[in-house]
Amino acid sequence: MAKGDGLKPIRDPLGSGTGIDFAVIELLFFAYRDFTSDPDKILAGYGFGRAHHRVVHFVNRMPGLTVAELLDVLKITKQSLARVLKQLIDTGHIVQVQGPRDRRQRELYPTEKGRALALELAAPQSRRIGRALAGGGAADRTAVEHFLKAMVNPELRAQVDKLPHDGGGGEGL
Amino acid sequence: MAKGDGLKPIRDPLGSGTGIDFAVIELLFFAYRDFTSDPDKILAGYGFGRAHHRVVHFVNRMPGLTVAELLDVLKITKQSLARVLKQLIDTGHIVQVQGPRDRRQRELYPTEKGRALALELAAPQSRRIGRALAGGGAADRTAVEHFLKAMVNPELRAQVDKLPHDGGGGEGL
DNA sequence: AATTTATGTCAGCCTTGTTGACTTATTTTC
DNA sequence: GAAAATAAGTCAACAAGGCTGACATAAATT
Repeated sequence: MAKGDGLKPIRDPLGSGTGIDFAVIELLFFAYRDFTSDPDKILAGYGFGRAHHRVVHFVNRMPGLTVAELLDVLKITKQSLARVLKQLIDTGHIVQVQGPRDRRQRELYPTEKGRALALELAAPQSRRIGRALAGGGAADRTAVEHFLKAMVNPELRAQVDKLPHDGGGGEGL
Repeated sequence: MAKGDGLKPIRDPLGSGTGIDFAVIELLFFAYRDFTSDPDKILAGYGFGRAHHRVVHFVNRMPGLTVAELLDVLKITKQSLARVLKQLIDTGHIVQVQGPRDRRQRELYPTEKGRALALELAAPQSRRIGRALAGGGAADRTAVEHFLKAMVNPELRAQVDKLPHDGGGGEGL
């Protein structure tokens, strides 16, 4: 060792001339980190983690979805889901109902407590988004939504579209 | 238990009337998940994880930064950093140089191997971003950048600005 | 000379993901 | 109606990547 080893320190910053969009890569990293920090603080108070957040969120947005459907949305294994789901059921945030047509299935629904938690977690995230979009016009919001959707793998965009579209709302009139 | 318990399943989807921006909340979740899936696959081939990616990335973007500065960017503990940093040094991706003025400090630099890895990991992410921005004009790109930057905690925006600004590049002319 | 600072290291813990194997209840298929 | 497939639950073991606390070393500062 120690001949023409490629172990010499490179001193110029990576960037120029590569044609790579480092600006947006880094903005996504920092933006997402701070975006998730809001609910993380709240969750810690309940003894929950980010995994609980995702389950509570999607059960509230798609009430009655089955365990298999939830696994498909989250892209995790059922053993991984089982742990956090059990806690959320034990703490009364989520209830299971036997599927009406197929009794092997368990439909997942939020309780009032679970709905309240979902709202509490979403509120600061929505406020952050609201501030970030403030000042821009409708075209800016459209551009951001279009960009984020286009970042999702094409096969998975169907899932995004399956979620409720928030007809009535806050900003309308 | 089992009186007026709040354990009744709630059957209507959370959304309308709350004034909460669920659309963008969910788009950020899905977009970021797929955004990180590209490098994750490559990293697995090296026996590395997402933590290694972040270290390699920032050492390449800010060559010569000290361990303390890196900890500040990543917002993790030094024990947490130590593990992945040691591996990256042992595999010849990063080298440490004793600080010139303060010899307690260790300046971190990428090797040629480390630079190549950073590029390999950034390439698919940049391609994904390029596709997501394609079709839109310069105003759309500006809107997206402004949005993402505004999502970052104000105290931390200084760090974002410290990174190289990619003067010459791919898309210019 | 004493203290503070930058870094490294040891040990143990937690969360959240993984794989593999196996059980039970129910539905579907032949 | 028996056999096979499916939905869900569970046990065990493991890994990555965070965390805290404690302590060691070298170098700079006071």
